[in-house]
This record gives sequence, C-alpha cells and structure tokens, in this order.
Amino acid sequence: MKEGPDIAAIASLIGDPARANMLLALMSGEALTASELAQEAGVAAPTASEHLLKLRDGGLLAVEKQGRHRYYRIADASVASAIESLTGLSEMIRPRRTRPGPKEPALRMARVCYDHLAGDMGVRLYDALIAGKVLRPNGQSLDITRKGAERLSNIGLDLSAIAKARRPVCKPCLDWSARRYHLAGGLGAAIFTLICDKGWARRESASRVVTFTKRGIEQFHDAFGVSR
Amino acid sequence: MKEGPDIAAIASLIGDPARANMLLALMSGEALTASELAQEAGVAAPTASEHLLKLRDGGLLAVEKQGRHRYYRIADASVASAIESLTGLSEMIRPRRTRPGPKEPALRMARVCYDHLAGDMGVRLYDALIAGKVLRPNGQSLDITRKGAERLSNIGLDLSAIAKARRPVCKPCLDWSARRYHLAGGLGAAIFTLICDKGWARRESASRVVTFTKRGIEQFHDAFGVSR
DNA sequence: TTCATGCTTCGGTTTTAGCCGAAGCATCTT
DNA sequence: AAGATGCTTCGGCTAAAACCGAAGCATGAA
Repeated sequence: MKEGPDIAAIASLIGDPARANMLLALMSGEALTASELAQEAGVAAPTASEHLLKLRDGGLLAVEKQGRHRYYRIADASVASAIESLTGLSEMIRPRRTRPGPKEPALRMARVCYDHLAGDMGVRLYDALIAGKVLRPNGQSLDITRKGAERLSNIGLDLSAIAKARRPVCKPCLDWSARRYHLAGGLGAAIFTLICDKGWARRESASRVVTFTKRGIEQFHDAFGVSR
Repeated sequence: MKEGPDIAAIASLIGDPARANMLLALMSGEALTASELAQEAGVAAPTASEHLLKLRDGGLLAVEKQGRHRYYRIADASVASAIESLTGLSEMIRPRRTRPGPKEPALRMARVCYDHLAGDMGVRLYDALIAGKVLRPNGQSLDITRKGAERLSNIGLDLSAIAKARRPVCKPCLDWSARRYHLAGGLGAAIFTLICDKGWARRESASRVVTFTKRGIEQFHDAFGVSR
C-alpha cells in the first residue's frame, strides 16, 4: 500500500533498548566484541547474539572476525549521523532527564562521533573550513578547493590517500548538541586522526569525550583557522 | 545501568510501520485529521487513535482541536530533521527497493520538508544564501547579515514578523537526497510560502513534490542569487 | 431535541519479539 | 589430545503490543 522508504524497519532496529545501548556504545568509534556489547546492553550472550545478527542484517553494523573474537562496529558514517540525529531529538523532547552530569559539558565541547570530531569544536572546525574557503559547497557535495588542498597537505594530511578510499571524502553530519553541522567522511576522519597523532587532544577511555590540551587548542586553531 | 539519552524510546515510536506511515504523511507539512492518518496508515480508527496518543505523548506530534476534528502535525522541525535523517539512512542501506519510480526524480529535485523547501532546489538556495552573505554561520547558529536583511525585505519578506514568532529563525536541516543542508526555521518556511504565493512553484496535491514553473525558476534564481 | 459524525476508551484475541539455559562449533591454549 | 573460551543455534517460555468490534463521548447539523 505504501511505497515510501521503510524507515520503520530501521527505526525499529534502533528502537530496542538493548540494541540502542549497543549502538551508543559503538559511537565511540572503536570496535567491540560480542561479549562486550552483551555486557553493555545488559543481556545474556545468546540474546546479544540475536540482536547483533539483526543489526548486521539491517546494515547498521559491520563485523570483523579476529581469532575467536568478533569485532562489531558502526557500518557507515551515515548510520552514525542518524544516531546523532535521534540523540538530538531525544535531548530536545526530554530536556533534562537526569541532572546534567559531570561529563555532559565535556561531551558538548568535544566528542567522537564514530570516527570524527563532533561537539562545539567539531562545529567550529566545520565553519572555519567553509569560511576559510578550504571547502566549498558545490551542488550536491562539498569540494576541497585548490588552496584548501595545499593548506591541508601542509598540515600533514595525505589527501590522495583519502581520495583513493572508497568512502566519500566530505560529508556533513548534524550535531545534536549544537544543532549545527560538523565534518564527517574520509576527510573528517583523517583530521581527527591527525589531531590525536599530534597530541593536540586525546580520547578519554570508554567514553566519547575528547580532551584537548591547552597547547593543542592553540595549534588546532592556528592550523585550521578556527576563530577563538 | 545506562545513563545515555533515551534514543530507544523515540526510535521505537518511529519503528512501527503504521506510525512511520503517519509521520511520513505528515512530512508534507500539512496537518491531517485522525481519520486521514488512519487511512494513511492502513489501520482502523481505534488503532490509529492508540498510535496517535503515543506519538503525542512522545512529543513527536502536536494536536490542534478544530470543531469535531483533531488535526495532527509534526511537533517540531527537529522531529522532521530526524525523520529525514532516517530516510537518508534507509536509502543508503537499501539503495533500490523498488524501481526508481516516476516521482522519485521530482522528489529529489524539489520537495516539501515539513514546511520549507528541500531537495536540490532547497540545497542550492541554502548555499546561495551563505555564499551571497545573506546568512552567516555564527558559533551555534545562523545570523542574517545587515545586507541580507535588506535584500530579503526587498523581495517581500516580513522579517520582523518572522523574528517575533517564537520559533528559531534559521535552522539547517539535513537533506536525505542531496546529503547536504537546506534551510529550515521561520525564515525557511517564510521563503517557501513566498515562492508559492508568487506562483513560482506549486505543491502537488497529496505528495511532497514541488513543481517549479519555467518562469518561476528564473525568478527564483534571480531573487536569491542561486547559480544555475 | 434528535441524529450523524469524528474520535477515543474498553475488552479480548493473536501475534511476535525479547529473553535465557542448554547444547553445538570454532578457535586458541596447554 | 584435552580443555578453555567466545560466539552462535535451538527450544521453549513470557510479556508486550498491535489490532479490531462494540460501546461511549463529545461536537456540529437538522
């Protein structure tokens, strides 16, 4: 009777509490084993296995076999993007379920969204790249300008490697805390890796929080032309 | 055990086929009665009533009583944004469930997203407003520049009325077909209304498709500085 | 007032999804 | 080769939710 996209199938996959917890745990970007995810979801191993099968079949998760472990991860940045969007919606609808919580401000400031930088810092990076004409909106996508490519290369990014990978280079991703966009895609991921490699910031273990060092912020601002 | 955002509750609301169909039907922006939505979802009246209660309690829909009818509509633009995001995800995961379908290209070109313009035309409008410095990203939101305000007024928009309304003036909204942003918020809605009032485009009945007239496209391009 | 219409509440049926214990495979360790 | 570990499949239980017909409540029309 209906011919539209079946968002119901995907939404109901995310709609189970156990599966939602698994997905949120994987939003930190690191791959987790089936048993870790069972623990995270608060269910027994067989139940978790069932859920993981569904998530995999539904295309939300990808799995990698490694010895006798199976590592699950978010399948694609657009999956992460949808989860961010739902997070934003739930924040909007139920503004304060619990008190803000100690990690909350840190999360809003800077966090990992699957494999790239989100939060206030991520949004400001995105804006700076547009304003500085490193990226230019072009019809259906974002292009890297000539000057932008030069500048990014100077910072230490290997653009040709990024371009060679099959995933899209630039993608916007809606940020739940700021209600603005941040940069996803291959370039977004590469920039985040760079930030960590240079020691400008480090990820808090077992959380999505990203902590910048004092000097790291300065260098980050200088490198990408982010206004402070 | 978990303290994260309750995305499962919201996702499971969207995850029921009947409710998803209702939401998709309402994405055209117009308010529909309970019986129309029952029809749309393919269920009997009592069942629909149950679903609508849940959607309302969940904060996804707002209702307005009018005589003996009850008109339901999407509660907020961020709800529309999340639904768009899920639509995009389902397109990505199941690239071609059915053959493209006749309306598909038209939808990608221009469509209604709740109450504003989306699709290729919407994205290009958004880009043009940024590039033409009518709107300027500013930290957490989008500002209208002084020159931009002048220009928009000349076209025939009543900015003070938009500013007086309680809803945010400018909001970006992620476009599933283009994977880019288009303009939502009070300004986005006002511009779309203007486009229809001036006869540049009209909405196809009972669908989200927006059809521009030949002359309408020209005038639209000229008015907002959209590159062709 | 009386009737019709739109919607909701009530009661009861049926389907399905989530869950786990036990058993089965595969892989690594000793 | 024997045992331990990580994960999945199987079988069966249970609880929840989707569904509708019938009845109840408003509101508008005659």
